Amino acid sequence: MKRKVTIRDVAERVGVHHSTVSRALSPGKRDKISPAVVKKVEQAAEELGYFPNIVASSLKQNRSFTVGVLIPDLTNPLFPPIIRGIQDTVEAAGYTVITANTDDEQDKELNALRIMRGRAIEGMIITTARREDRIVEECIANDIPFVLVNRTVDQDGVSAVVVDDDHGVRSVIDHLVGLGHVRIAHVSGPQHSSTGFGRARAFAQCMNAHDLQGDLIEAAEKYTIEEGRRAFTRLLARDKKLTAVVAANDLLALGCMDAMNELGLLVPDNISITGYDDIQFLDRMSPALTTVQVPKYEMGAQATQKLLDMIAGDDPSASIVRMQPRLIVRNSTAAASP
Amino acid sequence: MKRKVTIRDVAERVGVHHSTVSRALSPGKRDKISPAVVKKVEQAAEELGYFPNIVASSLKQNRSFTVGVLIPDLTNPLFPPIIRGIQDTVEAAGYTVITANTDDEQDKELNALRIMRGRAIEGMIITTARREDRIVEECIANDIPFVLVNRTVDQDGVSAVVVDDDHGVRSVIDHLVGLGHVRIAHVSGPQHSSTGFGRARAFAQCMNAHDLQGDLIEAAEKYTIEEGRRAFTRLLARDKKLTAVVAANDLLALGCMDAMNELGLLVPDNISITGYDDIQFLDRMSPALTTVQVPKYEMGAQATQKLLDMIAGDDPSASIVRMQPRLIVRNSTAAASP
DNA sequence: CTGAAAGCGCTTACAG
DNA sequence: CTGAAAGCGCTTACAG
Repeated sequence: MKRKVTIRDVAERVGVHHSTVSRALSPGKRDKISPAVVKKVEQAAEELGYFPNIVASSLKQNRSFTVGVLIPDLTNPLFPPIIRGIQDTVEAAGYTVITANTDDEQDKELNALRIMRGRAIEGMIITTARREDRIVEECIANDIPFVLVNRTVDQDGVSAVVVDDDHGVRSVIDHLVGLGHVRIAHVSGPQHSSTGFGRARAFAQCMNAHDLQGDLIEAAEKYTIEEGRRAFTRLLARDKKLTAVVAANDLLALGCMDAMNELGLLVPDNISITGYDDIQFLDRMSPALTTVQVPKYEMGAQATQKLLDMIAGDDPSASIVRMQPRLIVRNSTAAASP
Repeated sequence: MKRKVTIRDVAERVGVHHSTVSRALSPGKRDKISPAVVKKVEQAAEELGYFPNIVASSLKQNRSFTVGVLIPDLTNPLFPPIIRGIQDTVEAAGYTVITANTDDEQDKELNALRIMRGRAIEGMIITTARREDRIVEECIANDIPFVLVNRTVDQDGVSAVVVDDDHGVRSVIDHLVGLGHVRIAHVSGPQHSSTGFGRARAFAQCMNAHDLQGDLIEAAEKYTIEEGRRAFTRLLARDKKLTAVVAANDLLALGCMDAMNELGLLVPDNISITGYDDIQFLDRMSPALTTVQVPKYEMGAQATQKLLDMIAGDDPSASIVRMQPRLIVRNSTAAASP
């Protein structure tokens, strides 16, 4: 690569000291420099194609302007919109992000954290939390600011942006009950995740509130289509007369539909299925999946803003934000077959 | 955060000069230091919880172990698998990646490149190339190693991993011709992109090879569903009797299907539609889209390996790799209606 | 094999 | 308002 243009080159061209150039180019210090000089410096910088070496700046300021992001897997369609929300917010603040795919494996998470710490990340956005989470502990132990997204931990005193699952699950069950369903089952997510656990609990409570039996629940081991298929099969083995299944996320719901397909059952004619998250293109599927829309981009954006505030020291208090989800009725749900 | 442990702290503890610590901890320089000292240094480093400040190291070495990635938009389902291929490969080599979403806007691309250069990226993976591309020029002008993915530029002497579109388009047309289609149209991608241009050219050539008319082409302005819808409408205005449309990517194909829906036309009964790329979940859509599968993950992985080789100086020669795509027949294509 | 010094490109307290 | 100096935490030619 060619030799980079530095602040000294600009200084030489204008005929000032390089510290003056630094100040003239720094939005916060610019007002200490005469407008005429600022002007000349900006022009010279432009002409020479100068841009700052953030590495040097980071070293001096002991800040990296970098945040780390942990996700399970980019190719899980839940995450791209979240990441986009994170990236857009972070960039607007002059930061960049490093993301790692951990496949929900703890050693990959630990390894990623190590690498990120070596890069002096100023904070972490974590979408991979279990209810008891090693990474969260490490961050706390090392005073690394972090915000949890989507999934949270059981312990309190942490900051997180999650979905109001009581509300989300209730909207689904109310919808199904309104359609005359009584034997409603639940394919829950992994119980070590707050979403798996919380949605299952909300399911049971809400069914009880309707005076319906709320214990027809099978937990999937992972949030995958295949695990959804499996859990559905177990459910059907327990109750052949169920008429609706509430899945804890869309991938699990897709797995339920696959299982039904294999058995020659029709959605929603024989059994209604609902999802959760509203991943892309669900509206184009056959049948289009009724689901609970969660504000993915906004969750990423809001968590990031919170993290940036924490880093800036503006908002050191921990807080849990619960985003409101919204039921989207499509055609995987219909009146209960008599 | 706590004050960081530096190389000087380790040096003090062991009673050696900090440069000795630096060497003892560097895999490449370790053999110049007596094993006893290396041992003591490692132990002290461990005890103090030392880990290197990569920022300082980057500044000094003018290397960052970071590569930059330019994509249009993470939420476009074509990209997550490509990125995953890039990240997995890069991480295996001890590098990290910074990605930027540029929304196919040149100023965002330029800005992202500036930021990345400020972070001293050692190379770039570019998925956003136009046939004449400013970013590519900048990289060349500044001796930044780069590899193009999916889209390439007209000029040669660059490295790229792309799809063999002649093969891909031919497989689609052969399939349609085999089904008895004669009036086949093409919704091409933007002509400033190599995929838009190349697939349109392949379409025309291949139609001619079949002695069919190959000029029923409308170019979409962007690779979006909405632009696909628009282009389809223009096509239908030109020829009401067309029986099949080859779209230059899946999103455009989805747009074609939307347009047909609005007009009360059926896929594939009235018109067959094909896509390109094979993004996720196409097989679950209604109708399931016949498309050309491209090896997304592998393209990302292979391009990254090439880039790493270039950075290491192992493989300075430019090369174009053409990946073989594969036709996936689903049910958006059927025999031509008579 | 090890030390002392210089320097990567910035930022910022200290003078003036 | 501007300059001169020091230093962020490393790495590495140069000595010895």
